[in-house]
Amino acid sequence: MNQRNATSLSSSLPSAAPAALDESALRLDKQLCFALYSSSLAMTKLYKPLLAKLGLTYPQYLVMLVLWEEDGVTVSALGERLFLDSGTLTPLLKRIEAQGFLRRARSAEDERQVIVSLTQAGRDLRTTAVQVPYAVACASACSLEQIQALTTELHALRSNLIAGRSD
Amino acid sequence: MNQRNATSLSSSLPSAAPAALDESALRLDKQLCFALYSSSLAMTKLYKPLLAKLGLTYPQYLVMLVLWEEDGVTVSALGERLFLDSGTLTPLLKRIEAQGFLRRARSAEDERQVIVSLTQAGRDLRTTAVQVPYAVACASACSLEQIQALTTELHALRSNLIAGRSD
DNA sequence: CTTAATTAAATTGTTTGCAATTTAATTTTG
DNA sequence: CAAAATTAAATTGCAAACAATTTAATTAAG
Repeated sequence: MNQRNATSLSSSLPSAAPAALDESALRLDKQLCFALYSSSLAMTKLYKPLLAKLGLTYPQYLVMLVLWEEDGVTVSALGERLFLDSGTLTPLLKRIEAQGFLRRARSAEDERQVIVSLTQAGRDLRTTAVQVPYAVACASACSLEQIQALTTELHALRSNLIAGRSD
Repeated sequence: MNQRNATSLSSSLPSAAPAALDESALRLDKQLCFALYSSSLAMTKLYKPLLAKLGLTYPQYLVMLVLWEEDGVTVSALGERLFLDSGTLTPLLKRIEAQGFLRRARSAEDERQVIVSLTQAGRDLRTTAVQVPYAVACASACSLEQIQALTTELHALRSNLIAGRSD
């Protein structure tokens, strides 16, 4: 019943205080960044055993998702789609290539570019992978509507965050 | 009370199998996982220059957030709070210690435990850090209400994802 | 045309995450 | 009490992310 401890006091302060001066602004559970970070890690852990059956890690799966949509893309195009750079993608692609799901080849028209293409094994893998999103949806205990709504919100946030950097 | 909390995110399961057979289920822009992953990375990039001024990386900042709330915690307690294990935390904490913001010391009562405590420099850093959340909120171009709502939704999702793993 | 600027990947080096194992301390059991 | 089980960190090894640099190819400028 004692209301005079620090926590109760700070959380019951008048909302007139500017956000920048709010003592509670640094509380972990208030941070959107941490909510994102910890949710993303939790999601990756949920995917891990499912993707292990396909022989893929989570970032490798993302690469395959792009290739199943659009085969024969450059490393840059892949990077624009996934918001990753060649420093991340080059070794990642080499590992997927070693797994046998894709091929990397210099473009004939422009030797600077590397074209990433699916192998037959890579195309075949899609059939198995189609079950993954369903399994994850079940495990996350969310309706498809909720998943879609949150996904849309996050796309908007991501746009704002990327715009906020260059401004 | 139910093991899975009664939030808006955990109410219903996907209705039936059709989702698994939907050809569009694998489209990158439909994936909640990728929305989370890419948003989280974008958020980290936004924080990076701000935290660099404090001499911290983003995960190091998260550790400091916990310590500013509760000083003198074990590595395990830190891990429960951040959803990270000792394999991640031990080297991370050593780097923050090298920066001079915290100390690591074996507990006298239980020599297995390591107690992590703030130094004076670590406590002082909080004053500067208080401005960070405000700067990020501005850059993300979201209202505080939107940020709070999304944070709450993500906490619920995270709970579901973690529960979904062990089930 | 040929030198300079630009572009695309790859490389290098640092910091995460995390599974699996190891080490050391504490508890539990027999 | 002593061996076994458990627990807490640390260690090891691998796979991302990413900044910064390098290499090689293409394009632009003089």
